[in-house]
Amino acid sequence: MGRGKIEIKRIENTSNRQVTYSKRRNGLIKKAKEISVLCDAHVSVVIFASTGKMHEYCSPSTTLVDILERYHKHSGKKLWDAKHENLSSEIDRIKKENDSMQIELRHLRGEDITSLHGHKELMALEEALETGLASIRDREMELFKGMKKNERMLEDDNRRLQCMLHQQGIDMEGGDMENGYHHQHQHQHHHHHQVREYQPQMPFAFHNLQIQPIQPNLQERF
Amino acid sequence: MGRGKIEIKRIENTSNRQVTYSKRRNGLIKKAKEISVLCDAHVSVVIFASTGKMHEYCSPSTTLVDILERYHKHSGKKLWDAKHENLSSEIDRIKKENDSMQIELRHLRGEDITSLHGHKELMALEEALETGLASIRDREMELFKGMKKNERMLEDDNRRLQCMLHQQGIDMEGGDMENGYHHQHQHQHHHHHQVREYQPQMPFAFHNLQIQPIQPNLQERF
DNA sequence: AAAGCTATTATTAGCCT
DNA sequence: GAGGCTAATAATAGCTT
Repeated sequence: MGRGKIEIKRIENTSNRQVTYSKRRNGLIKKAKEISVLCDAHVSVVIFASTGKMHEYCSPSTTLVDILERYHKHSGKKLWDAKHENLSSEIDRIKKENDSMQIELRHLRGEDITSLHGHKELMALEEALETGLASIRDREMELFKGMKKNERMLEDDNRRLQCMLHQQGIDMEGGDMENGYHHQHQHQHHHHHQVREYQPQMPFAFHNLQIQPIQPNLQERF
Repeated sequence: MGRGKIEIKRIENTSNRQVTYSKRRNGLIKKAKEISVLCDAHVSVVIFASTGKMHEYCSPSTTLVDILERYHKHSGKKLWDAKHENLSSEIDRIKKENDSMQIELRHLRGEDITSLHGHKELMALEEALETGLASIRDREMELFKGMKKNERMLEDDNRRLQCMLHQQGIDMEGGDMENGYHHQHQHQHHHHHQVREYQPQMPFAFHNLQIQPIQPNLQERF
């Protein structure tokens, strides 16, 4: 496609070779651009001249790194060293772990369970949930007991202190004790000199315990 | 350079695009071969079609890895470290996700909850578990109903068939009906000619429902 | 969908500046 | 050597099979 036909073999004349290199390199990169635009292709072209000079083209909307990554996945050829392989495989491993945890979480939340048909699976889930629930309630109870205990200790202290004050004939008029921990329940801004009547309140969602329905004998339902 | 001139922009017609892709890809690779032969150049071309299929060309007497190494030396761009960093940060991200799921799972299982002091946290957990439990039990019930229904249909069929046999004065002595689905419960290897008395059994861990303790008014416990 | 045809456009070899 | 010109070859768009 020039003034004369040429054979495809090394051009021996150096300057001719360089000129041809330059022209054809531009042509090649132009073609690469065109195919990437026309056909939505991702193209990477890297050329080294015999002089050592480098030129590259990479289609827009991607990078050489991306292309190489895809190349790696596609061909299985190792373009990078063992470190990268390790990292990649660790990512895969963790992603799998992630997925299975996701599924387990969803099951524990009662989501995506219409696909479960195995009795054993459902029973195991049920048991796991009950165990968890029992632990949570134990913990709530524990905290509640702790609070009760603390409250009683404060009550006692309060009573003792009031007693001591009375014995010394000193009155607390104007004194302000609103900053104590034990005041945070049912604080109603009425100053009073008597020992408070503590009415402990349920701190947690224990109400659920009472309305938990008891299922009747299932056999009678069918 | 065809029957008509075309604009260099995405070809919307899918099959045209694919045909053009295939033709131009061959053209591009041919050009790459030619320049590598004519000018002693080292060329690498990697193309991904929009369909994801990959093609590559690498001039003989070199490899993609060589080219990338030379690319690295030449451009100073660290294809490699950048890739490394990307992988590392992705691993970090996924690991974090992993950890939080792990914690959530352990909490749902009632593990590691002695560190939980917030009432709201515990209440939310309790509620999540109850919701999950309710879903699981719904699902179990659904499956159980399905089984019961199936069982009753088989019972009816069985009864009808026995009836028909009796009307025709044919007896089933020696006949073996042990392969039916509805025989899998309480099969005790006694051949009998009467319609069986079905005693459906609970397939799941529904027993838990009955022994679910009802917590008395908590206030009375302290 | 893939292969072949060909009119038409695109690329470029050799030359010139 | 870099850039432009143009005759000549090469690539390919639209078509048929």
